[in-house]
Amino acid sequence: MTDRYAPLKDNDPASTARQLLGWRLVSTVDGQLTAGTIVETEAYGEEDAASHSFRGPTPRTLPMFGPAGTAYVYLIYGLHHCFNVVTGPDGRGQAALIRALEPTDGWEIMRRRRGTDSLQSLCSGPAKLCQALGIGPPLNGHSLAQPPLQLLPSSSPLPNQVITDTRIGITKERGRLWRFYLADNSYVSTYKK
DNA sequence: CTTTCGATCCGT
DNA sequence: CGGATCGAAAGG
Repeated sequence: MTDRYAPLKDNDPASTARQLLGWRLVSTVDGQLTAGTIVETEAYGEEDAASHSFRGPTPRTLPMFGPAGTAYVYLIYGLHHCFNVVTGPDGRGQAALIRALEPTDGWEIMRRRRGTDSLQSLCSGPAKLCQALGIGPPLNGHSLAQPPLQLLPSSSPLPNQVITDTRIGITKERGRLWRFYLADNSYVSTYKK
């Protein structure tokens, strides 16, 4: 059988993060179906001082060094979680932070989990989408080819539909343009600089 | 061991 | 613009 995650095995973090735009993320956590289309990503790599994997594998970052299609979930600022899709060759510390989804299924569940009525704010941020899809520490290291959290491939977005920009919330490596999002999409985490 | 500081969100 | 809230990593 062919490897559905072959496109994610490229050793260039930026190209894999860009590829993920348009792919679908489907959660059946707690028996509740919630899903969305990836509309915003950021690339993180081994030779990248802004990346958790920069100083080599640690207990926390071990999943980043696993095979492409693995989930890397971590706690940020003591109260939120962020979700990454591990990319690149096995053994390489590479991943794509999923920053925003366009909600497609289970929006009532998402609204309840998020505690908001605004469709716009359900998944328009890395910690928001984790809360909306029920993604937490138990899914760290999980294979995204299996329930309860599955990553479904899609064709590449048209090049002129992808906006390239600087990554959000980091202080190091500001020179890298490793943030990617779909143009004309109202569910991206439109951040102020 | 102690201190520092974040790949964030929300209300002000 | 600041507070919440915790653990990984850096420093001594």
